Parts: sequence; C-alpha cells; structure tokens
Amino acid sequence: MPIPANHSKPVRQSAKEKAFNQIQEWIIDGTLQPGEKLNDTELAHALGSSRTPVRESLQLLEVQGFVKMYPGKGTEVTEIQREAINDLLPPLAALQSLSAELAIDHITADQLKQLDAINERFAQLISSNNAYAALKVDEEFHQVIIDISKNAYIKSIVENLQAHVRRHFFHNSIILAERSIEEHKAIIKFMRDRNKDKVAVIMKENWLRTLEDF
Amino acid sequence: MPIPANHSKPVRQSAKEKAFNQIQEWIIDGTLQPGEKLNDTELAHALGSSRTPVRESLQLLEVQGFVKMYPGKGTEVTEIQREAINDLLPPLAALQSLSAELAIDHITADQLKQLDAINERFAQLISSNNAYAALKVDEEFHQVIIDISKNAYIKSIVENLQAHVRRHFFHNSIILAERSIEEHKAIIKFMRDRNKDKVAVIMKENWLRTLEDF
DNA sequence: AAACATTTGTCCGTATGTATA
DNA sequence: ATATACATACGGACAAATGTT
Repeated sequence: MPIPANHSKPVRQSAKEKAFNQIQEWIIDGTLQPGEKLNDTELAHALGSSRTPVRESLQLLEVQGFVKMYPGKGTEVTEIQREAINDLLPPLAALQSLSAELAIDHITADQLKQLDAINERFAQLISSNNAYAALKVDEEFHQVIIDISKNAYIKSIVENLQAHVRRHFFHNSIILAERSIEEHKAIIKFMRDRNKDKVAVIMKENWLRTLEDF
Repeated sequence: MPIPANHSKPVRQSAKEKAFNQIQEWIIDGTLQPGEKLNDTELAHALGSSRTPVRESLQLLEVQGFVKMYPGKGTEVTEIQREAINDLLPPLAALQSLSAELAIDHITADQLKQLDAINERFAQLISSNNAYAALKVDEEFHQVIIDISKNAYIKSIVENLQAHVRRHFFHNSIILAERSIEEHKAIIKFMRDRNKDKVAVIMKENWLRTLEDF
C-alpha cells in the first residue's frame, strides 16, 4: 500500500499557536471588535483549551499591538482609528523600499519571472473586483521580495505591520488601485536593471499612494 | 514629617516584567552566552519566582529574537554573529531617517535645545572614552527624535532593534566615533531649517557609518 | 524496541489587586 | 470608607513530548 507522499506538514500546532492564530484572525476580521473586553476564561472555553495558552497568546498579541493588557484589570482589543494608517504606512514603505534595494543584490532571473507571474494573478483579481484576494496576492508579491533580500529583521517587522494593514482593510475598506499593477511591473523592471535608486523610489510610492487614495 | 516628593515611580513591577528585564539584560551583557541552553526551572529559581513568569518572558524574548524556543525540546540564547550587524543597521537607519523627517513637522525650539544639550553630554563622554555611557546617551538622542515624530509603530520597532545593537556593543565592541558628534550637530541644524531631505540623508549615514567603521 | 529521564506544555487552584456598591 | 465581586497574576502539579540507553 503506497503511502501518500505529500503528508506535507504534520505541523503539530500547540494549543498556544492555535489560540494565537485564531484570536489574531478574529481581531483582524472584526469578529472581535475594537474596544471589546477580552475575558481569558471565556476565550479558553471557546477555544477548548485552558487559560494558559490564551493568556500567552494575548501577551504576544499585545506586543504586536492588537490588544492592550491592563495588569490586574483586564484586556481589550485595541481601537482602530482610520488615521492610524497614516502612521502605519510610512515605516512600512520605508522598509519595503529598503528591501527592494537589498533584493537587487541577490535576485535571479527565475525569481523575476516568479514576480511577473504573481503580478499576473494580481491583475486578474483586481479586474474581477476580488479585493481581499488581491490584497493577499499583493502581500505575496512583497513577501517574495523580502525573502530574496534575506534580512530576517525586515521580514519579521514587515509581517507584523502587514497584519495591521490587513486589519485596516476589513475595518476601513482599504482598496488596492489598478495603478498598483503598473507599479509592480516597474518594480520588476528596475530590479531587472539593477537600478536601486529607482526601485526604492517607486516602491515607496507604491505604498504611500494608498494614503493619498483616501 | 515632610514626605520626599520624588517618590519617582511607584511602578509596581510584576514578576513577569522583572523576569523579562533581568533575562534580557543578562543576554545583552553576555551573562547568558549565545547558544546557551536555558532551563526555565533554573531561571525561575534564580529569580525567586515560579516558572510561569519566566516562561512568559522567554516567549516575549523569542519574538524579539533574543532566544529561540524549540517546542518540547528546549530554549536557547540566539547566536550572535558579527555579520548580523549588517542586517540590523540598514532597517534601523531607514527608520531613524524617516523618524527625523517626520519629527520636523512637530519639533519646537525647546526640543532643539534639548537635543543640543544631549549632544553636549554625548561629546563629553566620547572625549572621556566612556564608550558604554556614550552609547546610552546616543540612544537617548535618537529616542527623543522618535518621541517627537509621534509614531508609535516606529518607536516600538526601533526600541527592539536598538536592544540588539546594544548586544553587539557588548559582544563585538562596537564603538561610536567622534564623527557622530558633528553628525548630530548637522542633524539638529537641518531639523531647525526644516530640511527633510538633508536630515534624512545624514541620519541614514550616521547609522550606516557604524558598519563602515569595521 | 521499549522503558527511563528530562524538559517543556497545559491545567487549574489560590492570592492579589482593582473597581463598584 | 469598607466590603464585595470579579479578573488577572502567579504557583505548583500533572501530562505530553523528546532524546537516550
């Protein structure tokens, strides 16, 4: 009897990881509303675990800025102001821009083609008005560049900031404009040309324009 | 009986905070060596607490990149390669540079004077070869700018990255050159002139030069 | 292969602290 | 102001997982 070869990842998820991922998702998609009070006993019950994994997850979520813990008092989901995006995008733009510059030192022809392919998918989702799927593919595009740039610090910081962007998407209907398609093409072109200055400029614009589009 | 007015901060430090700060300090100053295996029971004993606060602290330290936890196996202090500073400084430089630009929109005359004063202290510590104290005052200089820029995302990210820089100071004897004094003066000048482009450039240089000085 | 030793992961009870009546 | 109710912070014990002999 042939055993299925693609047992992919028997990633045993610890109760803590499960709790973390679930609570984070609930906060991002709005199931848990901004300002909502979080009771660890309740959450533990809802997740079928004890309070410990919930508590540990909440602490990690606090570091990421999704909840605020008032010691001895309570824990609540952080508020989300529309204007917070003004604080969020500039550092994200700066790091993505830097990442693109750094990626130029490592990028291969195959990887450039991969970026082309991702941007194709992105374009199709935009034209079919599938906004959320488009956002996820946009994230993928930028994550590939970050992986290529091989900088673990940037990678983890950007992952965190992008989670916040995703939350704004749900709450304040951020949308990605068609113009991003062309900007992505330009980014790929300048990376192919090994033009650090230009790729940095356009990458920054690509992110900051989201602000102007409000 | 007059009660001392400077009861400074009756900051109730929770056991978790105490554990976190102590362990982080031990890692940064090298008391806990890179690669060292951490046993939470031992640490708890050393800190006079139970495993819970230690465990929670270790999880936060993992997010910050100071330890690595292998589920079910063990926890160890992350290695520190001299070359890691090459990954660390570029994003830090980019964010500090951005922060200086943003600060220009808010900075007051008083705050500019405050920066002058800090740089004076910095210069004295450099000339008296007090390297670690100089590093701390340098951090203070940049933290003031970050506070002025009023961007919570940048603030928390930079705090984390600076903790790593401090660790490199202890392990690989990073030193701050006298040239930093003049660069700080230039930064203050350009902020006074509200010249965003120039302050961004010199701020970035101020951080990246640390790399070149090796 | 199986049982052991060690360390982490989880559970839950209790103490402590905070807010409300 | 005191007491009461409630949620968290912490502690200690048990369970699960890993590596070893």
